[in-house]
Parts: sequence; structure tokens; C-alpha cells
Amino acid sequence: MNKPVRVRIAPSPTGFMHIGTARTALFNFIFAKQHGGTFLLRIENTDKERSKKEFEDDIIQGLAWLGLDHSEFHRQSEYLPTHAKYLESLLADGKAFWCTHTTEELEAEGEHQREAKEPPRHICEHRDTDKTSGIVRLRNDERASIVIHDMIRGDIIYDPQLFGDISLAKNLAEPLYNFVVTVDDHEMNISHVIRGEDHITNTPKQILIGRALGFTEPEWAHLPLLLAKDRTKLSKRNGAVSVGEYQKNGYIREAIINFIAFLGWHPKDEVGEVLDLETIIKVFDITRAQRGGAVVDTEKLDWLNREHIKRLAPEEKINRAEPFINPATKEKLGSRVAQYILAVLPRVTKLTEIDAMINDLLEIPPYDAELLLWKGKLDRAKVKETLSAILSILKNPDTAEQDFKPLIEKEGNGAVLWPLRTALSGRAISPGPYELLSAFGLDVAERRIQNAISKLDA
RNA sequence: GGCCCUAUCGUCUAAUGGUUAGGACAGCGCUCUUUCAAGGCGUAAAUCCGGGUUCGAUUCCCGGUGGGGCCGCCA
Repeated sequence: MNKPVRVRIAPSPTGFMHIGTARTALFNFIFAKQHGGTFLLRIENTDKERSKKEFEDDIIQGLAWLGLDHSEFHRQSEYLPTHAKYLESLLADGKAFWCTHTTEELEAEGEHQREAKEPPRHICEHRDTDKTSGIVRLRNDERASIVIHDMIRGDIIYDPQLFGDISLAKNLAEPLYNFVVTVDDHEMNISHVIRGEDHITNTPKQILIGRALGFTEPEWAHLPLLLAKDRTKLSKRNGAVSVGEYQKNGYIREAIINFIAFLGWHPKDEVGEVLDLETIIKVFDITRAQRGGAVVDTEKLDWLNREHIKRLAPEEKINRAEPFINPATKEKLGSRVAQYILAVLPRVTKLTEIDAMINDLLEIPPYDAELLLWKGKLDRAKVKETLSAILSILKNPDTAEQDFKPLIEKEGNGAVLWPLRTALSGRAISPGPYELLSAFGLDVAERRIQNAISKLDA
């Protein structure tokens, strides 16, 4: 009987929610869903200096916004007594010891090893002294190779002596990363550790610590890293990295999820590439994850954003778009906010574009009567006649498409729709006439058409 | 420097010991059309290099090169 699947995302609150963290969270979340397992969030805040509540909040909010809900929440700092307990037992068993070498001594040792082209490590001669202060290290006697059975990469082999005596804690109350992670993963019954490739070298250390503690080893999966356009590590300097930034820039969560799922993974079957989370969960297979780093290409994100915006239900479109409209714009729109959003949204890539687009519709620019003549194909008298006919037919913007049918059949598409659209927008390029009609409503539409007619008189 | 990971169009990727190496985004062209966008159709574009194994390697092995990661009393 396999143990229940329990996976975690374990970010340290030392920066805003990173897009790479989001992807790791997503893969864990999907894996849990596929196996009826549990996805938990653990804030790794053992570094007191760098951990900030602000970042913790941002991570929690970011995950929630993406819809990656966790069913358990832990804060590493709350398990200090447990960490101390395991530390003491290791010390009592002689599997760990106190090392009192100074930072300077360790640096000198490292320097010497580098010059001698030896592997950098600290094998401590304090192992068998009975010191009771300094830092706690693991007595690393392991000689046999450590093999990581990685779900994505197969076996990865390490010589354990390369690591020396691994540091476990600054003192009983200040445990260090590799030790804390090992203890917490065990205490929280983590079955699968799915994390970034940057942790591969930590894995053999954690295996060593886990063995000393008598823990059973979880399954491992190391995901490829996310890269910037120049194939270097994704950082603030070479692109947007925080989820909050993407949100602020007008991307919707469905697009982000779809996008990051496809960074390092692709479905096997022909299911298309515009996928919702539910579908991704159905077709996802972690063993098919890519092994090389993936470049974050926002052009594809843009396309996915457009596609997912199109697929949103009308009420959802309005809900998502509304926060991106300035209060001043909203005031001008009055009760027609929804209509304007719907008119403009189909041609939007990012939600941040809608405010300017709406404002373009609000103000009709001064334009020349020539604009109404459809590239000079129609004469003024004819256009005037058409616009008058339109005016008399126009009673309800919502049924306009139906109502104009007879007129269009008689005059042709361009002869009716071009003058209508330009009269409504005052622009050569704009949304379509029916979209404009439903955005404006009858009063504004009639006024603008009337205005166009008088332009033709002049 | 030590150790580890990795390598298919510009980008994300599919495939396989034998294929015209497939798709998507971006690009380009055509088309549709009331404008723009969207849509439809089409086009260009890749197996890092060198050895080996094999009747045959993009695929398997070795070496190189490139890229990435880690080497902390950070996580």
C-alpha cells in the first residue's frame, strides 16, 4: 500500500511571490489533485533577519489569486521545539557534534581547498571533543554513493564525502535549512518532494540527515529552472518575476496557470494548448517534465491571455476588467461600465489596455466629413441619406444587427456599416459598429450620427 | 576551481533505432472583411560538435563545447 500523497510548496518569505515558485506550486498542486493527495504551504522563515511578514502575505495572496489553494498551512518557526528535540537526540547519539571553528578558519580552509583544486568541504576535527557550543554539524561517515531516484531525471549519484560534515544548526534554537527541511518533511509526512533544480545538491545532504534520524526517504522530482530571454537566471533586471507584477500588468490567472504549466511540460495528446486548470490536471504527467531550463517568453503569455480573456463568461469579463478602469473613467461611464468593457475587451491583450481604449470611445475626436465616405467610394449625398435611414431605423442598440438587415441587403455592408462606424467613433480604426452601439446606448449614438449628418451638410 | 544537471526551429516543445523531424507562439505572405484586431489558408525556420555501437542514429555510449545549478553559522 502506497502512503498517501502529501506534497508541499515551501517558499522562504524573503521576496515577493516569484513566478518560478508559482510554477513549482502548480506542479505540486496538480500532483496532489491527481492522486487525491494533500497540498500544503510551509513558510520557511528560519532566517529571522531576511524573513518579512510582507513577503509572507504576498506569497499567500499570490497562491490564492492563482487558485492554488493549500489545505494545510505551516510556519517553520512554529516547530522550533521539534527541531531542538531532534538536534538533541542526534547529539546524544554521537551522530552530530559541536564545531567551534571560526568563520575565518573556515574561510581559510575553503581558500586552501580551492587553490589545491580540492572539493570545498569541512571535515571537522572537533568530532570527538566534548564541546557544548559552536555550531552543530552532522558526523558524516558515509562512504557509499548516495543515489537520488529522481522522477524526472532518473538516478543521480553523489559521493557523500564531497559534503564534509554538514552544518545542522547555529545552536539548539537556530536550526539551519537542510536540517529543518528534513525534519519538517518527515513530521509533515511529505511523500514527494517536487522542487526546483537548484535544490539538487541539497538532496543528498537531506538524505544523509534523514538517514541519521532514521526517517524514510520521500520521492524526489527536480524541475528545470525558469530562465530569462538571455538564458540567464530570471531576475528582476531581465523581466517580470513576481506574480503580483503579472497581475498588475493585466494578465489573468487562467493565462498564467496555462503559461507556467507549459514551461517545462507539454501534454502528450492533441488537446490543444489553451487549457484550463481542470484539463491540465487530467492530462498532466510529471515524469514527462522537461529536464532543460525553460525561457519565459511573454509573447506566448500575451497570446494565452487574449485566448483566456475571450473564453471568460460575460460577467467574469466585467469583474476582471473593472479594477483596471480608472475611477475618473468609471465616473464618466456611469451605468454603462459593463457595456463599454464588453465592447472593448475582444481586442485587448492585457487588461491594462482597456482604460485607454474606453477613453478613446468617450471622446469623439474632431474629424473631417471625408472620413464618412468609405475611402471615397460613396458620395456625400448618399452617405447622408444612409445615415438618416439608419437614424430612423435605430430604436434599440441591442437588436440593431437584426434591424439593419434590410437596409444592408439593399445598400451593401460597407455602404451602411462604414458610415455608421465612423460616425460613432470619429476614427478610421475602432471597434465594430454594433459593439459601439451597445457601449454608447441610444442617446449618445443618435447624437453622434446626427452630428455626422450635419458635418456632411457643411 | 570541485561536484551535479542539461542540450530538437528565435521561444515553448512532439517524436522515434528507420518520419518529408510534427505542433504552438512570434515572423512573413495570401485570404476573409465596414476599419483594426480576430478568423481561415500558406510559408520560412531546428536535432551543438567529434568519435563509437549499429545495416541504419536526432534517439544508445564516450569525449568535447555551450548553458544552468550548488558549493554559507541563506533558503
